[in-house]
Amino acid sequence: MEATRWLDEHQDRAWRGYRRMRRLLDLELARELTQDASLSEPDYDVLSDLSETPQGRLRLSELADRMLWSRSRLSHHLTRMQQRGLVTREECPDDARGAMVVLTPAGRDAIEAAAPGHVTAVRQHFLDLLTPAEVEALGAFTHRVVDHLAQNRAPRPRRGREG
Amino acid sequence: MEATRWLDEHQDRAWRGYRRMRRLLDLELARELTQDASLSEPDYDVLSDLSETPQGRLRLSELADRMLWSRSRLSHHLTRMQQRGLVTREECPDDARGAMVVLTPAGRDAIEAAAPGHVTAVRQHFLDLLTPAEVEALGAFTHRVVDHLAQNRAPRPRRGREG
DNA sequence: CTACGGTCGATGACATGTCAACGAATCCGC
DNA sequence: GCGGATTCGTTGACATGTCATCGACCGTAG
Repeated sequence: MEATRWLDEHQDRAWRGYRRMRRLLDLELARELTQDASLSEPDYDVLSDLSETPQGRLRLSELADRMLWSRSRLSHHLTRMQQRGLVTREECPDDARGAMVVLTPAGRDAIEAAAPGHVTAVRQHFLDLLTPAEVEALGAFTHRVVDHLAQNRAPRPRRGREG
Repeated sequence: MEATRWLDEHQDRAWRGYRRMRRLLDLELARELTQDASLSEPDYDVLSDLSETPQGRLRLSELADRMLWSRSRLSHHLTRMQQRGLVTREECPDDARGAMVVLTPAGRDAIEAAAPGHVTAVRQHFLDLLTPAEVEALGAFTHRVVDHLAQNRAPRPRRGREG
């Protein structure tokens, strides 16, 4: 039973700041998105990921993996977005089990209308408040942490790995 | 209609890294908390804030403000935690409208049992992966962003401000 | 081909968070 | 003290996310 190493003054300040910033930033970005574009953050993320693909379409499981969502969550959310006319489902030609999510024209309009304001808000409330060195540091350590966390997670070996 | 200033390469990398790190870190921390202590992150936060007060008790609205939660959310959540025996409600002596949230012995046991593992996880998956300079930078810019965002938010002037 | 284990996406039950509305109590100018 | 505006916490309806399970389909060994 090792003695717990608590956070020192600097770490504690960083950790509390991080959590508080997250919460406030989420609230503000969500508020502006809802008000200006009638989209939630999850809506925006779905549309954004779809719009970054050449065809505006993705396999459902592929989108779920990119977003780090469960398939169930994505399926439910798409049902709601479909009812609002932002996306549709199509059959998957390769795999009869599968489904494709497709951006509708209305969906593309929505993300194109929302994006400028959202990016501006991200700048205004976050990135533009950081020095270039801080932005660089943020990019560096977040990717380092992501790589570390990704290792612990569901490897997807089609074939056996070590051994 | 100004032309939108999109994110440059560095900002884009930082912003994507930030969002991905958040998601992965949340998943991992929540997973460990649930497994090791049968607590959700919101549970932990409530217990943590309460345990940091001298009496283990807080006015409900005070706790909601600290956590940046709506009163409604807190009230619902406390009802659930109360059913599990982690907290209780008491009448507020000063204000007959109000209520106090009080940590029960079981609640204190729960947070004290959960804290070492949680702090260790925060170190292991996050803070210990940062250099001291990065921790310092994180503390600096998060607090800067928080201050900025706090200005836009619900000022609580008992008396009129400008004008 | 057939059987079997795994993947895919959907679904229903349930947990959690949001929003608007409410009754009770307080504040405050009169 | 009176009375209207405001604050407090709760509540119910609804939106969203999680979890276990399902039928359909795929890949492959036999």
